[in-house]
Amino acid sequence: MSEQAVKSAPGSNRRDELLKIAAELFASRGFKNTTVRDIADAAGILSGSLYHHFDSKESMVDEILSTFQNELFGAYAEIVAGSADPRAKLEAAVRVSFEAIDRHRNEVAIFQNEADYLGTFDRFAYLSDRNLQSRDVWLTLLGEGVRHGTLRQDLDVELVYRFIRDTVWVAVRWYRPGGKLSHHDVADQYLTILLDGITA
Amino acid sequence: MSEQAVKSAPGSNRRDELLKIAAELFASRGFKNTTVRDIADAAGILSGSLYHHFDSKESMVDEILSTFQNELFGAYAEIVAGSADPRAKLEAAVRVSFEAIDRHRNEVAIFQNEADYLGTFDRFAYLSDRNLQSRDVWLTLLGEGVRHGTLRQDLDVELVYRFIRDTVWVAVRWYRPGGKLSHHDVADQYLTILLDGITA
DNA sequence: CCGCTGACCAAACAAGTGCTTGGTAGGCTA
DNA sequence: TAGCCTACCAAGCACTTGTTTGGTCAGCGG
Repeated sequence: MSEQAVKSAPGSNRRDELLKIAAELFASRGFKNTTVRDIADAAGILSGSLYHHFDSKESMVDEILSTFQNELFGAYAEIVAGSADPRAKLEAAVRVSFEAIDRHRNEVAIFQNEADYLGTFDRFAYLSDRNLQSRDVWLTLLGEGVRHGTLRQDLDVELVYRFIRDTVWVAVRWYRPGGKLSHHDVADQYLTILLDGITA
Repeated sequence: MSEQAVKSAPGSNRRDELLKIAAELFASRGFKNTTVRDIADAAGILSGSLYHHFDSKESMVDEILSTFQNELFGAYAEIVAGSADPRAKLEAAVRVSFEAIDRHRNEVAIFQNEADYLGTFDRFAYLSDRNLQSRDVWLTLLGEGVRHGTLRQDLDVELVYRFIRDTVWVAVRWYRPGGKLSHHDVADQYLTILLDGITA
């Protein structure tokens, strides 16, 4: 997040409510495609009133994304630092990701759809940083797996990283919490395919 | 595409040029996020002049997407109708998709990013139709594979379909024609992972 | 009851949006 | 040479955008 402040207290109830509403809209329509009037309408207030709580539309996404990212990367860091074997670590990282989709659908969706665009602004440079950091996490885990002999030696880890990253995160487009499949189910099925393939 | 007409001849050179420029911008910045002035600037003309060639900004995406979709689904239809064995058909479908990413990056990107939003308009209803049609293609191929004994019996084909679809198309975000890996290479590696997994 | 604060409204602003209008210039064809 | 067509310009219109400003009002601590 960036420097200057917030007008209401950070713990404020209404504020969080508004952020949640904004996140919902940003996720489903896109950031640029959501107007401050849309947000205000959904909240039952006038657009100008939003500026009592936030100093810009950008501040809203900023806060939404940075809060989520901090939580997620905390979880990754724990896994990497842990002492489990390479395969277990890889599984854990996948499970944590699907869990994030379950618990923070909107945030994940916004990040997926807008990171490229927002990343070009100074204010959102941390998004690109986080992307690189996430690449490090996956490459480390995959590298450990290959060196350890758990994973195939002929893998292009860079490519595998991209496949995993994409497949995992893009699931946010169809996964719905409370649906037929829990995020545990989805993670199980995905790991089965990823680790052993789909052939009989 | 929709009913009414085009002002220039369909084969017109300049027209195609402008569509190409528009596609590039729509793909990289998003449809809503690209202004007609952006397109005109990139083409070296004034924004109003675009309306000599097209009757709206929507018409431009419409033409870009529908042209691409028709080509792609022609290729799918050939594969499904073919007489190859299930595994070969599945491989062919994957390869055709990566080839599409190679040859029509912008179109694929636009479809990936805007289909949900555009699909809500009557004019773009065909996008949703195509989505269902593509689901049919993959489910058919996967079903044949399972029945034939080529693929594992315990697969949730609906889920596998989503994973394949997402992984394949989302590659448009990082794949660059002329890069280190050709679309053949990418397809090979992907099929290896998909069919046999990443474990040793 | 005073003053303060958080949450909001009403109205407007400049900048940007997609699109329209009337016109011009060059080239092709009859 | 006349008429037409393609490609464009110059200017502007109606509307939407994010944001600002000055003010209202209920509740609450002192």
